[in-house]
Amino acid sequence: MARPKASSAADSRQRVFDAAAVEFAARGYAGASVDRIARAARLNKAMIYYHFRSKAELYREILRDMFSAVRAGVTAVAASDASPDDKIRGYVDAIAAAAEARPHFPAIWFREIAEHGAHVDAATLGYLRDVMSTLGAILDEGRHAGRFHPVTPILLQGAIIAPLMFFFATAPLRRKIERAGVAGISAVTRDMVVAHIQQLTLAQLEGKIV
Amino acid sequence: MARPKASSAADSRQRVFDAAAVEFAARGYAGASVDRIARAARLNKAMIYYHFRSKAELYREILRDMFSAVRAGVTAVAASDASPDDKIRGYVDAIAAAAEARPHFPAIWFREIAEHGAHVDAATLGYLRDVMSTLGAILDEGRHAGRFHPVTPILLQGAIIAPLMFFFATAPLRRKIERAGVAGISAVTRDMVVAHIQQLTLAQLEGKIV
DNA sequence: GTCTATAAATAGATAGAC
DNA sequence: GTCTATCTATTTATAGAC
Repeated sequence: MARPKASSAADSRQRVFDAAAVEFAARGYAGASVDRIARAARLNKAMIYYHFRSKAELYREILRDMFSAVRAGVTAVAASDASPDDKIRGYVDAIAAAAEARPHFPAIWFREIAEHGAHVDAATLGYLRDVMSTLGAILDEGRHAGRFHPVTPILLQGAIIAPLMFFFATAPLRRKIERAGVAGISAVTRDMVVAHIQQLTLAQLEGKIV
Repeated sequence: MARPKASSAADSRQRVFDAAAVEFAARGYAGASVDRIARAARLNKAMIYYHFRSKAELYREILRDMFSAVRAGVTAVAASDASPDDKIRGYVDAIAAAAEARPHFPAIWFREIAEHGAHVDAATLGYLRDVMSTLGAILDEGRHAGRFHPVTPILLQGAIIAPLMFFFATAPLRRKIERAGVAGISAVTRDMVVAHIQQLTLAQLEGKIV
């Protein structure tokens, strides 16, 4: 199972991609340096322009990768034969899984929101649309099955995605705040947050609130 | 009530502050340009270094302003003689009010989270600590009054702050996604979101969930 | 595919005149 | 308080050798 020589090019491209994700997450699009990305990828700057057209295109590819992964996760959940309740649980879990598989995800997403989606191209926009309409489809299915009460989808979506991304993105800052004297703020686990969001979401859909 | 001449200096300092908030929100700390801030403030670059020690100190002052405002809002609510329920409602509303008074707030906050609070100094850290311990105090008061069930404070805090900041920060991106075919995503109002978060929070504290 | 060298613009910060 | 001019480092991107 010797690795073929041809994979070395693919490896260098992947090294650029990975190093760029770290750099964009840490410094933002405008603050990221192509020089630093090259150094981290153990390559020279010219190789970045060989593999990608520009800094912007490299960044857009990272965005597409992030949201195509989320889309793939949630559409798989929606297409399964699980109950509407379990699809809601799976929807939350799939978003968490996509974020966890990419440590740069929450930071880049937060920054991209801050600049109004300036680098969100048509493909990424399509993934975002699909993620949201997938939740809508699950809600419709649950309603028609007589299990879900009517809700405002966008409020529900916000109550899922926001605390989830917030949890992952704030992990380093929470450690800093904890050292400043707020006890227990870092003790929250991924499973606690996911379970909490799942319960809150289902409680709304079961009409336990309002 | 003629304005004294001395206020012109204060004005130029404020112009720098305001222009910097816009620039940092739009491009992030590393991406922000002192040149552009000066141009937007209708001043030259040297004036920025006259009023502030450095780009970093200018940025840190903006962070302090943001979180001292949040701290002031929530401590006023906690110190009032309202019921625990109303203090929870007021806590949510105070955070929303501080964010609304500063259009740059959500974007800068999201970016600062993304870089792990690298520019959060001791003063800002103190404000953050106070905001969180204020929620803890309201929860304690409600429990001792026999009105609130025990909850995990940090999960509750996340379920308040995250959707709130997310709502404000994503407004421009949501308009972009709406144009891509997701209807109604921009129709959500500030009052709907605040009311929703207030209800969700109180439902948890009243033990309606879990 | 990978490199060095370099172009052309812009960065943060300061000196010194007024 | 406000300005122009400038220093030094760094920026994105490309040309061209191998």
